[in-house]
Amino acid sequence: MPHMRQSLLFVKTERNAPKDELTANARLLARAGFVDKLMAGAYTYLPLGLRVLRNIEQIVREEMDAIGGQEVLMPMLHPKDIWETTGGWKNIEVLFKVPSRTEKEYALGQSEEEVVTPLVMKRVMNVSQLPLAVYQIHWKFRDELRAKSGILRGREFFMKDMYSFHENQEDFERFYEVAKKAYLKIFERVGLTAKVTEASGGSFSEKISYEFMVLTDAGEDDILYCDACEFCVNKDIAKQNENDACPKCRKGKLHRATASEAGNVFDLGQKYGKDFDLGFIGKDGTKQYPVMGCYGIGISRLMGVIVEKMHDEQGIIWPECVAPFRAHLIELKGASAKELYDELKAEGIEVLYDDRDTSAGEKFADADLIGIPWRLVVSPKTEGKVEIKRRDEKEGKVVSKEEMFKLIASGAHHS
RNA sequence: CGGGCCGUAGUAUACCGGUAGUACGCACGGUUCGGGACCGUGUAGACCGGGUUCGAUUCCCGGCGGCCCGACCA
Repeated sequence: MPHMRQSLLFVKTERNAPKDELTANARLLARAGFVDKLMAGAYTYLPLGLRVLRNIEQIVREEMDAIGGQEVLMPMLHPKDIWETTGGWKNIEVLFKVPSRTEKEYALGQSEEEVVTPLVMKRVMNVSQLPLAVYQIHWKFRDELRAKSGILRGREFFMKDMYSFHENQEDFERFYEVAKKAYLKIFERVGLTAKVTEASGGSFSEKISYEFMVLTDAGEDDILYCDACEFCVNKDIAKQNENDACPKCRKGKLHRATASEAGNVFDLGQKYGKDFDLGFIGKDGTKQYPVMGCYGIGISRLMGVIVEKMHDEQGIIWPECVAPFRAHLIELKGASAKELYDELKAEGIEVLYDDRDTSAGEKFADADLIGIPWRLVVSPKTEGKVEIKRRDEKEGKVVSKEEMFKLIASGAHHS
């Protein structure tokens, strides 16, 4: 579906935001018809929303492939015993446990170390097969006591999780840096600035992990960051306070901010190989356990964070690379945009064609709400030309079709 | 899980211990036609259970659900 007639689009916009919802992502995504809430923390992604989700997913996929990740798709439904092997069945409170009509119990995946470790290490016989990084893009389940803030914290959410396997700590450290760079590139591509933040490694690890924090009041983490260097630390583990001197560069001052954790990377050490007693034959001929890393990015959360960061009073302002369509073609009474629609389709431009029989004001208001980057208007006034306007600009201009195609194409490359 | 606020057409809201009103939406007709146009007609509603009462959507209790704060978030 690279193009769509708006009169046929499933789910129309709403003039009113849902009552109670305070966060921009919850209000705007629902009003504009990108998502529908089934219950707190579980959403349907409607045609427009799914297109955005898929776009983000594809950017993440490209960057994971670029650093050698191999995509797989693992089950969401897990047997109990693998979670008992690692202690998670007892220790991880957010783990959803599902009773069967048989005596058995199952878990819903909240992370996939328990699946991926046996999956990979059953097949890795010796050191020559390492390093190896596999990832998936799939749903995760967490039994949150309080799902909140629209799609920012769900009980079910869409996530990319990658796991890397290494012969030793040094090789892991090397890849860890490669992965961090890839992460920064992903956030940059979707138009966000993420701060690499030192944080707790979780209940199974003494080591610190790194969280990729995007500053937004809708987030739920407090961080301290230096105004002179890259230093950034989660308030949970910070030894410093607001306004203290930076412990790293000693020049800057620490500032406090609220942020949303859009991604994280963990040093898992040898825990999982040891728990499952799955190793490989090392260079010295003895059995060794792999050093593992885990790398997550919440794709659905990222979509919410983008809305939090990029909207105005009128609606969402999607970055070009994740927008549901590149162009929003609006036809006003007395003119037909059908011909231009066909030309846009022929050029392979993803376009939403507002062919509805409704007022200009309503079409403009909906275009602002939905937030597609380029707005094209065809009316009796444009007389064979097209009015073109970017979502983030106030005034458009009337140009020839040729010029219009050039403008749209130029936008396509700068992401 | 503790605390607060709240559950009324599809959405957002109003009033009320005794006929549930409005706006938008939706359907039909007419007039409009570059920033959510207008007129008319129509459509559609009290979360669930119990209690008080002649009578409960309204008051009380319990449940369920939603939002927010906190705790939690390998």
